[in-house]
Amino acid sequence: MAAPSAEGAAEPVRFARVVVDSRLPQLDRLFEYRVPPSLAGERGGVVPGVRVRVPLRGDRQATGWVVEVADAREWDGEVADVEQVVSPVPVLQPEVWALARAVADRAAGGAADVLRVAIPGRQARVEKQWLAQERPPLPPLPERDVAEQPLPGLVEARRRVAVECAGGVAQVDAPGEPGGAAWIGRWAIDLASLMRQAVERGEQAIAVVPDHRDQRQLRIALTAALGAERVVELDARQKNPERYRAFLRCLDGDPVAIIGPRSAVYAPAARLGLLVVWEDGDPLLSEPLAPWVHARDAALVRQAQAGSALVLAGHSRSSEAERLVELGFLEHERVGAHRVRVLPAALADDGRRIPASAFAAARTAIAERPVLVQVARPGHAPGLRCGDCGARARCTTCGGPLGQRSRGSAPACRLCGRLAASWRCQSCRGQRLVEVGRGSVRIAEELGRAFPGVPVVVADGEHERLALDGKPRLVVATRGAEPIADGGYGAVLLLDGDALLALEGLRVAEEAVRQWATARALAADGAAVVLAGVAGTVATAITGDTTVPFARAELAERRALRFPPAVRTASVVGHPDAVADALAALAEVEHLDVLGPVPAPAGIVKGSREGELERAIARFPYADGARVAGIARGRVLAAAARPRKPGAPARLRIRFDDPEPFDGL
DNA sequence: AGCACGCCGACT
DNA sequence: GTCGGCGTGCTC
Repeated sequence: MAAPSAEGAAEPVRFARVVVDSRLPQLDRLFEYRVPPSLAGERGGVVPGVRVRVPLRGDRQATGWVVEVADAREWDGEVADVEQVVSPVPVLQPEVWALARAVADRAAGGAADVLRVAIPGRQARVEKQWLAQERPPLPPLPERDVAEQPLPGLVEARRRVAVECAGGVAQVDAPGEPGGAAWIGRWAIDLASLMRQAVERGEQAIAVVPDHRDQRQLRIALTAALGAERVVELDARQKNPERYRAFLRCLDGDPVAIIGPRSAVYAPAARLGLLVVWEDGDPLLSEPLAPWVHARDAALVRQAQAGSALVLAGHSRSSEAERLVELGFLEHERVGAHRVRVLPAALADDGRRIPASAFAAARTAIAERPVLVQVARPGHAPGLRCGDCGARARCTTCGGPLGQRSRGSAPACRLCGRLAASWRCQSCRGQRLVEVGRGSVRIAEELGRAFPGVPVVVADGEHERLALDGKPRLVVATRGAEPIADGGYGAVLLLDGDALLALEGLRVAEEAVRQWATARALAADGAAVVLAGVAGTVATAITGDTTVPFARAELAERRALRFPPAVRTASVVGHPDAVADALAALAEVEHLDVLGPVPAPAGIVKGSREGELERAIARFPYADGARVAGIARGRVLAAAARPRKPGAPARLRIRFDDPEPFDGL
């Protein structure tokens, strides 16, 4: 104990509760430390939210975040001192802590794992700048365009809605863009208008987008609607200093619009008025890091905690959003109007991929406008097979499928990129390869011959094009890589429908509809959209003007099969005895059933060998989520305490709502 | 994860 | 007698 000060009254000792930045489930709780007098000040001292170094048993040190500071101690064991305040900035805001804790609990994971996604790494220089800067008052909001505004009063009434956005593109002023203006999707303008509602009330709005292409459009729309000073981008593609600068900008607490990738759902916003998830069906919103929480689920937890308005929006309705509508948790809304003519077309049965009606639509449109052709795969020939025995040609190194990037180029592995110059068939030793399917490059070549004199542009993962002018040209794009054309496309051809739907997987039809709706949205008003080789409810989702009946039918089917999102799932992976132990513990949940266990494929957990691990899928009602997560956490903890060989995979891993096992169904 | 504590076999 | 094997438990 420190000696009493000169005044005779000792400073009261305070205690900090700290969440330690560790992946270990055993350490996923608050640890209590004494605040030494040297770190007791409000400025630069131990206050809630700051990053600290704390001692752990032995002479180990850990970093962590101060969650709270209290006058009395709760822990009656030995208490160590906080070692150091790493940074005086309170980067862990109370509402983000509450969110991380709740999200981790729901997923049977660690709060620190969530915080690692939520809080970017510290950048001392950026931080110094931020601490030193004076913040001038925000300029007034730009005049509101009084033209029709979607969903007035949404934020004030704290509504929760599933919004189906009609397509179409529009031009907005964009000082940073070439020509001072840009064409973007109308969805972005509508969402910017909704976010402005929150900012006008002095609150923050957060929008989560799947990728940087959508983020660019929303940034442009928000900058026009709010002014650049009120738009904060938490872009994963930014360098760390920029990310940290944007993060600190959120901490200012100003009424701003915050946009970013899936991690933006955790952005600090103490007065959150509106939370938006754009294209909530996009697989990119699924977090690949433990505890694998989908941005939509994190948004639902956050909305409940913050009491904000909530918008799940897209050009198509996801089955998850539809479930929430049918439950009465979300209201259905449709925003915008987009008039296109959608023409279903049968595939020509001579094997030619491009139906005559698609050619006709393209020929009519190409005189004045660009034409978009959406294809399933990049390259020349997406697949190759043996010309003698018909076996699929595979990479000799990794077993991946061989393909051809351009006409006459050497076959190469589509997974590892290795060239297979002197390929021989593994089964019959044949040397002749034949092409399977047509990729973007080959379709572009064929269209180029069919439309002599018309420029052809390929847009795919390798050739990225964000935007194009409105001159006539053919744009061949893979799904998700479609550029925005100034004024919209004169025609949109959706060519590989049959190939897409031939894939196996629970979400295949839903994902195809989403990708077609996204491409359709890029058409100019009045344009023709040709959907080739697709029939039934999937086709009606695109030929009709709403995808909701399709989503409803999807959900009904999943209910009948007891598949997600009608139920929640937990995939249990690990050593057979650990899996058996976890399943035995879960068996006490009444409405829970189990698929498996079956031997898990190699590499299911990093470094695992074929057959070494098992996997089972537990299915249970949403109402049992908390109970199942609690049991799961207990089993993970018990498994973590068992010793294992160094470098060996974790004995037990439980992942909630994992889409992967259903990909092949 | 690491690291201490603790209770049984081969050694000076 | 005691050095050390690593199974078990804990980290404020």
